[in-house]
Order: sequence, then C-alpha cells, then structure tokens
Amino acid sequence: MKYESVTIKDIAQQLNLSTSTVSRALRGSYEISSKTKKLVVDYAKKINYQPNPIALSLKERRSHSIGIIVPEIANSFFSQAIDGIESVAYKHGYHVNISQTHESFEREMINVQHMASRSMDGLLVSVSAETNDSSYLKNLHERGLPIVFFDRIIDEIDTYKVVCDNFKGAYNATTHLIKQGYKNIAHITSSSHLFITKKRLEGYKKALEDYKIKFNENLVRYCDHGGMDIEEVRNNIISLFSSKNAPDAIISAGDRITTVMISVMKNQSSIKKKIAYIGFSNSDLTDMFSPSLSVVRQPAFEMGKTAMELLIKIIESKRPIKEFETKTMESKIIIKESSLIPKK
Amino acid sequence: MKYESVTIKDIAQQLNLSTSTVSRALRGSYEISSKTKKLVVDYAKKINYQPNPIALSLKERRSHSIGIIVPEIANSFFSQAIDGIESVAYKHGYHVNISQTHESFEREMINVQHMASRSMDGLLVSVSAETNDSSYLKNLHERGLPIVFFDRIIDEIDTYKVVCDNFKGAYNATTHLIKQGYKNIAHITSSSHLFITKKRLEGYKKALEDYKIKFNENLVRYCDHGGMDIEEVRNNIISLFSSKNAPDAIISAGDRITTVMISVMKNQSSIKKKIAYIGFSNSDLTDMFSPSLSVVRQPAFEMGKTAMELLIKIIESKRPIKEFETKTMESKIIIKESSLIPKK
DNA sequence: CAAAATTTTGGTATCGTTTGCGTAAATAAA
DNA sequence: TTTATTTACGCAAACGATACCAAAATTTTG
Repeated sequence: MKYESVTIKDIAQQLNLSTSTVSRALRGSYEISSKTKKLVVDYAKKINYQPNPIALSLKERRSHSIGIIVPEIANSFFSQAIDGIESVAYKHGYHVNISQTHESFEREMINVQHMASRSMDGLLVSVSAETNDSSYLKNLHERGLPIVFFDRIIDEIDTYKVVCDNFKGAYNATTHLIKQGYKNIAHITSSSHLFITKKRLEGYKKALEDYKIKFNENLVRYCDHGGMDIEEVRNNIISLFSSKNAPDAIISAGDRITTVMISVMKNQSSIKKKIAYIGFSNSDLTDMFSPSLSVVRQPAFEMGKTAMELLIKIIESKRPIKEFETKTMESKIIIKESSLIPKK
Repeated sequence: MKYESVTIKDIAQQLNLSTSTVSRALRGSYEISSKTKKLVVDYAKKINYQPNPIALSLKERRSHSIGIIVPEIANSFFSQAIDGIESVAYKHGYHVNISQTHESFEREMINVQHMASRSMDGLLVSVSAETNDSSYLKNLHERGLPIVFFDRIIDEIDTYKVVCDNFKGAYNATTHLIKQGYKNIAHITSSSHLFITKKRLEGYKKALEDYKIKFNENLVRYCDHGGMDIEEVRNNIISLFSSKNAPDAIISAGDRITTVMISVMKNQSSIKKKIAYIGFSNSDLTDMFSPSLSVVRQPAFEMGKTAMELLIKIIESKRPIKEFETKTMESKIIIKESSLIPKK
C-alpha cells in the first residue's frame, strides 16, 4: 500500500481545466482570471492539495533543502548548532537534513555524496576527526555546490567559515590553570588533522610561553577518532599518568573528549587525586558534575545561525561570490570547581 | 552557480546509444549485450555517474528515505534511538531524515506534513509532549503512509509500536525508593496526554499500593511542555516542596525533565537537603553527577533498531499488514548514590 | 459591426529515469 | 537462399510541476 497524494492533474480533471492553468492559478499568476483562480484555489484547499516537492526539485533543480554534516548529534555543541541552523532555515523556507559521520571519514564521504546527489541546495559541514583528505569536498565545491564550514573547518577550501576563537579559548583556559599554580598542564585533544586542533594547540603553547613554562611534547595527546574510541582516550590518559612527568592539570578539547576523559579518570584508581581540569564543552549538565566542570563554552547556537545565514547568502546570490570571510566568534570561559583547586 | 551532475543522457550521447539502452545496461537487464553493458558500465564509472534520486523518487513514487520525528535530538534517549534507527536503515539502503518538534504540537504537524509530502516511504514517530490530537497522524496513516511509533506512542493508531516497559520501570523505581524507607514519593512527569506518562503513573501507583502507601494526587506533577519550559518544572518543584506534605523522594520521567529537575533543585536553596531521587534517563553522564544519579534506562538503541525493522517490514510488504503488535522491551534500573541515602 | 488588441486558457516540452512495445539486425532453422 | 527466431536496441510515455508559445475568448477601438 502506498500513500497517494493529490496532484495538479486531479484538480485539472475535476475542474475541466488544463494543468498549466491550474498551476498558474495556484501560484497566482496575473494572467489567470480571478474567477478561475478562486475556483482552483478553493478546490485545492478543499482537497488539501500539496505540491509535490520531488517534482519541483526535479524541475527547478533545487530542493529548498540544505544538508548538515556533523560528527554526531549526541553532542551538545552540535545539537545546539543544529538548533541555530534550523531557526534560520525555517524562517527562510529551507528544510534541513541532518547526517552524522560518527567521526568516520568514510561515512562522511558517503553522506556528503548522498546529500549532493539529492539536490541539496547547499551543505553546512563540520568535518570528522578522521578527515585528512578534503579533496572530495573541494571537488564538489568547485563544481558549484555551496558549502559553509563551521567549527571543524577546512582551511584550504575557499568559502565562508564560522568558528569560535579557538586560539583564545585554549589560551585563556591554559592561563587560568597556570594562574592556579599548575605547571604540568597536559592537553588532550582531537585528531591532529583538524584545523581547530592546531589552533587550540597554538593557544595552549602561547600561554605556556607567555608564562615561561617549557612546552613538553609528551603532554599533548591526540585522539584520532575524536573521542569515539574510548580505548584510545583511556590509553592516552593512562600513559600520560604513568609517565615520569605526570600532569597536574589537563585541558581537553571538545565535548566528547572532555566527558570521556573525566569518566576514564573517575574509573582509573591508578590516577592520583586532585587533578585540575577544564575542557571545551557545551553541555548543560557540567554544573551537576562532581566536581562541577570548568569549561570553555562556544556560542554554538549563534554559530549555527551565522553559518546558515552565510549559506543562504551563497545559495541565493545571483552571481558567484568571490570574496569569502571567516567569522570568528567569542568563546567564554566558565570557571567552576574542577579547575579551582589552587596549588600552592 | 549550480551544481550539475552527470545524467544518463550524457552517457547515451557520448556513447551513441539511447537512454533506455543505457538505463537497462546500468541495471544489468538481460536484453542488453554484454559488450554494450560493459561499455556503458565502464564509462559510467569513469565519469562517476550517479543516478539522480530525485528523478527516481518521482518515477517510482518512493524515495528510499524514511523520516524520524522526535521531540529533540539533544536528548540521550532519542539520539541513541536515532543511532539504532540509522544502523538498520543504512544496511537496508534507506536514507534517514531527522526532524525535531521541540515538544511543540504545531512544529510536529508541520514536520510530519513535510515528510509526507516529500515522499518519505515511512515515518518513525515519537510524539511531542504537547500532542493531544493525533487525528492528522491517523489521517495520514489511513491514507497509506507507513508509520511506526516508538517510545511516545499513540495508542489509538493501529500500527507497529515499540516501547519499553514503562509500567515496570516506574514500578521498580518506586519500589526501590520505598525499600529505602521513603514514603512521600513524588512523581514529576511529562504531559498527561502521553501514553507513556499514563503507564509510568500506573506503575508508580501500583508500587505504592503494593506497599500500602496511600496515593496522594498532589505528589504527581505534570510538565505539559515535557521539560522544555524550565519555569514549568521549577514551579512544580517549588510548589511541591512548599506544600505541607513535602516529598522525601522523587521519581522523574524522561531525560530532560530529570536533568532540569536536578538543576532546579541544586539552585533552589529553599529545598531541604537529602532528597532521594531516581529518574528515567539514558545519559552517559549521570555517573559524574554529584550525587551520581540512579536511573531507569531504556534500551534506546535497540528500540530504534526494532522500530526501523518494523517500518521496513511495512514498507516492503506486498500486501497491507493487518495484524500489528507492540514490542515491549525491558528497561533497566541502575542504582547509584542519588537514591541510596537510606532513611531510617 | 468588423478588426485589432487584450485577456485568458490549452498544448507541449522539460527535468532524469524507467519500462512496455515495436522493430531492425543477427542468428538459427528450413 | 528463404523463413522463423532470437537478440539487441530505440521510441515514447510516464512520474508532477512549470513555462514558453500558440490558440481561443473576450474586450476595446475605429
């Protein structure tokens, strides 16, 4: 059994008109008499006519839909960003298609290709941690598919991008820990391919430098699967703490890595107590943690909004846009207990 | 500028064949010679031909896509269920469209209509807290749109449904609190329209009854916006605790309500300490709470999987299915600190 | 009142793909 | 070689909607 809906043909037949007349009447064309118009519109409403978007997409070669590619929706940052995207999209008559990569490059490629072939008018992309080859995206983009990157951007592709100030976020977080008296500050971060990983690392390094603390390569740990592989995080933590120069504080990157890290530390009795930590996170639950979690919070909703606005700008611009900019938004550092155990 | 992709026509032109031959060659029809077949297939691969799904949808009147309607994705239960749905969907070649209602009835109607008009082959629905009129869903369903409900089901619509044993979940949670010595157990729950709300309430009541505790209407509080309206939850909590017969324990329904409730209690100094509580939640973070949270956990991933399997069964069945069943899955009660402060 | 101008409507191609039907070419049987 | 069978392919319609162009129907003008 298949769901059947009313078509313009049904209306035409019923009213003894041609499909073209009906079509024009429905979109209020000036060349249709008001009698006919009324007749058609009333009847259409009566039988609850809904234009078939598939047929429209085929005809107009656009779908009034955009695609979102994110690592995962079960992540406060991304779900908040999606809410921001949707708020703008609905206002402008766009429908939104969400797809998750689960930090897998392969899944990402499949999803992006799928979106492209489904006549998405544009894509909002935050790449996966595994993505170190963006050529397929570049290809699609060069063939005219509008793309706006947010958060996990690809630096080499020339289009609009929306990020928060990752350098500053990491810098402030690190500085905060330093001021608490910590000197052995580890940085647990996402995969080294990611542009944001690099920026955050730079902020971290700069803070150390400004406070004359020697940078120690061994205190930086990458999670190439962005925290999806718990063992990877656990191994990083364990080796970090079993090394001679165990850290006394940690700054972590991203919602997932932060929470997985905390959970690993909680269950790892081998780890000495009183580690100070602060992480990038947009979760609403961090206040309920014990200790409550100090975080670097990104304006996720705003970032989503902005990204969607820029995408619409590209989609609806008459002539190809040549000059792109990267919008950088402020992150906020929120100090709670987890980083507030001053070390004398 | 618009993204253009290769069509069957391009191949036909290039190879001096008709579109029908190309089409048949690509889908391996027996009436095409193997030479031609190879020629076409090779060329198609070379220029990376991808059939246009829009055209296919129009022709076949199905999209190989299904729609998910959930209250929100920033909710562990639903995001886990979505993961389960996706895992089955991808395996069967279905694409998944997610949409959020944010617990709004109006948004839900818009989203469902949109999905239906976009030739979704079927819908997986968990209704919003505000939904107390399901006639539009019933209508669509009667017109042949395959629908499977999960979690927030509509009892009156005759189709497959997937739920967890809400009665038992609430019964066990309540019993657990009773055994800890609590007698004034409040129940903060979602909107009274929801079927699951009713079932959980029944479980709660039965537990009280079995342990000879008198049911007190005033200890049950409904959040008609499913926890999206924080003030609503706050008011419920405050009035609950300012009443003569203030509760000494709470059992809460659903991820959002549970976390909002905890957060409200945390920030409400007027509330006496040492309230025991346990909530329905699928969050992975509850262990990090202070106190760590006792929960009733639903097999969200499994529920999503099952729902998707049932939907596929409906979609792909040759003849209309007449006999539907409701799959009930076991919930699990996980005891942590929040409910473990025994009252003598 | 006829011719011209204007308004209103219908016919048809189109988007990309599949599919039933028809037919030329190739092969097999006579 | 002629006729009967296959085999291999092309034509055209269809899915639902739109848009250009032409054809009615109507109104205006001389």
